[in-house]
Amino acid sequence: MDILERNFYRRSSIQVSKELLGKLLVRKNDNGLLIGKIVEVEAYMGTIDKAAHSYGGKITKRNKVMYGDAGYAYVYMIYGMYYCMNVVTSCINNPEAVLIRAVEPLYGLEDMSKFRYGREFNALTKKEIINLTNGPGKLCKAMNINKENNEENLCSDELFIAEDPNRQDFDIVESKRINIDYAEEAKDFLWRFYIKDNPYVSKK
DNA sequence: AAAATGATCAAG
DNA sequence: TTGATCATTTTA
Repeated sequence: MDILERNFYRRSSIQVSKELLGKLLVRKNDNGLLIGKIVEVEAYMGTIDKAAHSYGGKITKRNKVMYGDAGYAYVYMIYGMYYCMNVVTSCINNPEAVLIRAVEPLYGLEDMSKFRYGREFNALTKKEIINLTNGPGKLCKAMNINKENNEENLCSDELFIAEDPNRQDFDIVESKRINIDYAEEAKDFLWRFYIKDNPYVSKK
């Protein structure tokens, strides 16, 4: 597989987030690989972005990986129940990241079904299949991404992002980011990007 | 519309 | 030490 190298991530979060659309998120587990095509992302822009965990230069145990080099995973628990996965971008001491909000499941759907619902893929309804990975918490559950993956090197072979060998053309839609109403003026920035008409984009 | 659910963080 | 918050999902 053609794994993205670190220099890909060493650029502005906005630039990287748009280019991540259509790429493959790959998770290695005991049974083999789980693969999802990235269809929805959000950019979080360092210390000046009121929606970002790094706003104001705040550095904590949770978000410290954002201040390191690009190409590492930032995985955190939210609402006590779910994990969200980000990709750290930019450079050291510029804490930018891209939230992976949705993927289209391509490979390892049986395992994803077990992780997500604890049931066989064959038993899923159409709606349940769509709901496998169409949200940041959902895709982490389906791909077994959790706190163990925080600070993981994405330029390794355990958890990484690769080029899609069957890439198709698509249009990119820009919109406001989701669930950041606390972020004052930053809540209106068009830093959410998704593949137009893809069925796995999270609910509008 | 509102519950579920607990780690995280800033305040005291 | 404590209490409010939260880049969500599910259920009703």
